[in-house]
Amino acid sequence: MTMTTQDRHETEKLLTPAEVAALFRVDPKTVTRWAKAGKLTSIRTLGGHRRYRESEVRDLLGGGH
Amino acid sequence: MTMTTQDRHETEKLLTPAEVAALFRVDPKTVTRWAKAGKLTSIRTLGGHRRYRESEVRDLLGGGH
DNA sequence: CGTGACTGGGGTAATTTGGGGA
DNA sequence: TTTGTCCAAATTACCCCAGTCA
Repeated sequence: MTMTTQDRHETEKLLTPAEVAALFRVDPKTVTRWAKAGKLTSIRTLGGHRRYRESEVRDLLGGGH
Repeated sequence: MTMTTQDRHETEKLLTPAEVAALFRVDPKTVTRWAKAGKLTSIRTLGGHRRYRESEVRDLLGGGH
C-alpha cells in the first residue's frame, strides 16, 4: 500500500492535548509548552485550542530510542 | 491473533523516574544510570526527561528470583 | 441555548537532568 | 562496581479562572 507522496493533510488524524499528554505521560500543559517552543506542530481550532498530528506524535515517540 | 512479544509502544503505559525508583526502592538517579547503561528502555519527552515502560519494569521486578 | 468537560494563559512548587566526587 | 549525595540549570506539575468545545 504505497502512498503517492504523502497523505493529504485533510485526512490526517488529529489528537487533543490530553491524548498527546497521555501518550508521553506528561501534563497537558507540557504539551502546550512544546507547541509554543516549536517542538511540536500544532493546528489551531477557530477558538484557539490546539490539535496535534497523530503521525508526528507517533514518530516522536518511536524515534527516541 | 498472534502478537509479538509486546504491544505497540504507542499505547504502552509509561512510568516516571520517581515511580520506577519507588518500585525498586532506589534513588531516581540510579534508575537513570540503568537507562544509560542500556539495562532499561527509556523513552524521552521532548524536554529530555525519561519515561519507562511499565510492562518492562513489572517484568524485571517479578522475574528476579 | 444551557450543561459538563476540556483548554489556554499566568504564576509558583516539585521533579529531572548532568557532571563530579565520596 | 554499584549506589547515594551535593550543586546549578532546565523541564515539568499543580494552582487559579475565563473562554471554547461537543
